[in-house]
Formats: sequence, C-alpha cells, structure tokens
Amino acid sequence: MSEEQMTIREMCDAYDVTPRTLRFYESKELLFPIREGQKRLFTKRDRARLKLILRGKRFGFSLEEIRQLLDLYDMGDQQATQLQRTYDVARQRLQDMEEQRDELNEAIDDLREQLKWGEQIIADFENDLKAAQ
Amino acid sequence: MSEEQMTIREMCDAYDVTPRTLRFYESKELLFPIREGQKRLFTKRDRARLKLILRGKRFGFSLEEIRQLLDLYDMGDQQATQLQRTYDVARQRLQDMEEQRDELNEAIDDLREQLKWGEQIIADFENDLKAAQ
DNA sequence: GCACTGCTTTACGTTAACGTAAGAGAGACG
DNA sequence: CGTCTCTCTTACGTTAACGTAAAGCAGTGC
Repeated sequence: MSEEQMTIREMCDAYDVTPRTLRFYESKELLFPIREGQKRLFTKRDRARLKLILRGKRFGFSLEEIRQLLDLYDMGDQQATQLQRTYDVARQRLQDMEEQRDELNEAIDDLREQLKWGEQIIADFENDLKAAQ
Repeated sequence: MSEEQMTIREMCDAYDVTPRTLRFYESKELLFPIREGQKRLFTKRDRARLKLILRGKRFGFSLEEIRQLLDLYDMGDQQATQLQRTYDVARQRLQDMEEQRDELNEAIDDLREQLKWGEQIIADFENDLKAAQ
C-alpha cells in the first residue's frame, strides 16, 4: 500500500466505490490508472479526480458533465472560449439547482399542509372510535 | 371539446405531453380516463391529477412517489389503519425531501465555492492574455 | 503441485420514463 | 366506396450508470 499508488481494492475501500465503478470511469476517460502487468494502479491524480467525480455526482452532474469540469481543473493551455463554456455549464447547473431547491421547498410546504389534514382526519377518526365504545 | 371530457389530443395540446405519456400514466394507474367505445376520455379529475403529476416531476419525484402523493390527496373514506399507513408514507416522504433539500443546499454552497474558483481562474487567464499581447 | 485470493476482460442484465414503429379499427368526408 | 385522420394495442428500442455473472491469468502459501 504505497502512498503514491493504490490498487483497485484500496481505492474501493478508501472511497467506497466498487471495482466495476472504477473500471467504468476509466472506460469513460474520467480516470487514467497506470498498469503494472495487467493490474491497475491509481495515482494521486486519479484520487483527486475521483474525489471531484464523487462530488460532482452529489451536485447532480452527469458523468459527461463531470468530465468537462475535470478538464477545467486540468487545464493549463486550453483556449479561453472552452474555459468560458465549461464555466457557463457550471453556472447554469447552479441556477438549475437553486430552482430545484426552491420548488422542493414549495413542495415541502404543500406536503406539510396535506399532513396537517391527515392528522386532523386521524384525530377525528380516533375520537369517533372512543365515542363508539 | 366538451368542458367535462377531453380527448387524448386535447389533453396533449393542453398540457404539452404526448399520447404515449398519457397512456403510460394510465398503465401506471396515475390516470383513469373513461372509455367511449375504445377511445379514452379524460375527466376534470384526470386533469387535476395530471397537473399534480407534472408538478411532482418538476420536484424530482419518481412516478411511483407521485402515485403515493396522489393517493394522499384522494383520501376521504379510507380505513384508519390504511390511513395511518398512508400518512406514515407521506411523513417519511417529507423527511426524505427535507434531507434532500439539505443536501441540495450543501451542494449549492459547494458549487458556489467552485465557481468563485472558476472566476478566479478565468480572471487570471484573461490577465495573462492581456499581458501576453 | 494445488488451492486460494485478487485481479482481469467480456458481455449481458437492470431501472425509469417514456419513444417509436407496426398494424388495425372506426368515424368523417367527398 | 375509398381515403384521411384519429385512435387503439402490442411490443421492441433508448439512455445512464453501473450490477452481475462467467471464465481465465498471476502470485502466494503450504
């Protein structure tokens, strides 16, 4: 368990993912583990990328979108337009998320109303039951 | 185009969905159009339910979750146990939604941080460009 | 030498929410 | 009667992000 290179199992334990997931991410060009014989070895760069991938997923990004964002992190000599486009994608995503949150809050309020209803109905029913004894 | 009953096409035009979607919702027991011969006729109850379905989808609910919520809206003369169970489902759902909202808020904050980063990178880059002229 | 463990590739399976195509009945119109 | 338009049912196709066998190397322990 070198500090620099980790096996697939060490990665899985460290980041709580399956081997399949790591191989899948590699096939999608999100990770680039090196090979020792036939085995994969994940570098600290892969670990940094994986962290960002998992974070991106929590944000609700698709893997394809995440790949674009990773390119943003990676960039050194890219074109400004490309940069701007990726940035725009992220800003749009933020806006979507805020809208989604607002609607979610609305839905929560609605549901709370329904539940007050439900409580009332149940209370009435239980009263009737007691009265009927 | 009666006020009370609408054909599938009228529904599609009114709510911007496809016939396939309406039939699919019927197959999932989200809608209950009546039949005139072999044709479907959607009542105002179906329209009310469809509105709630579309709203639920915007909230990010699955169709199955929406069906449960619709049942909550529908309730009137159910049995107490059934009522209690449905109520519990709804309460659980509310809790899930609040958790989801909290995570979403966290994600939004994180993403905001990332974007500040992005802005910085872009600013630096543009500075370099100017300096490089 | 042989079993065991861990890794590999290949490739079909899964879920949600429809899309899409095929083939047919049914009423309206000219 | 023929054609058009609308609708119907049936059923396979699609996308994302992996899950889940199946079958086989490779190193390690005994």
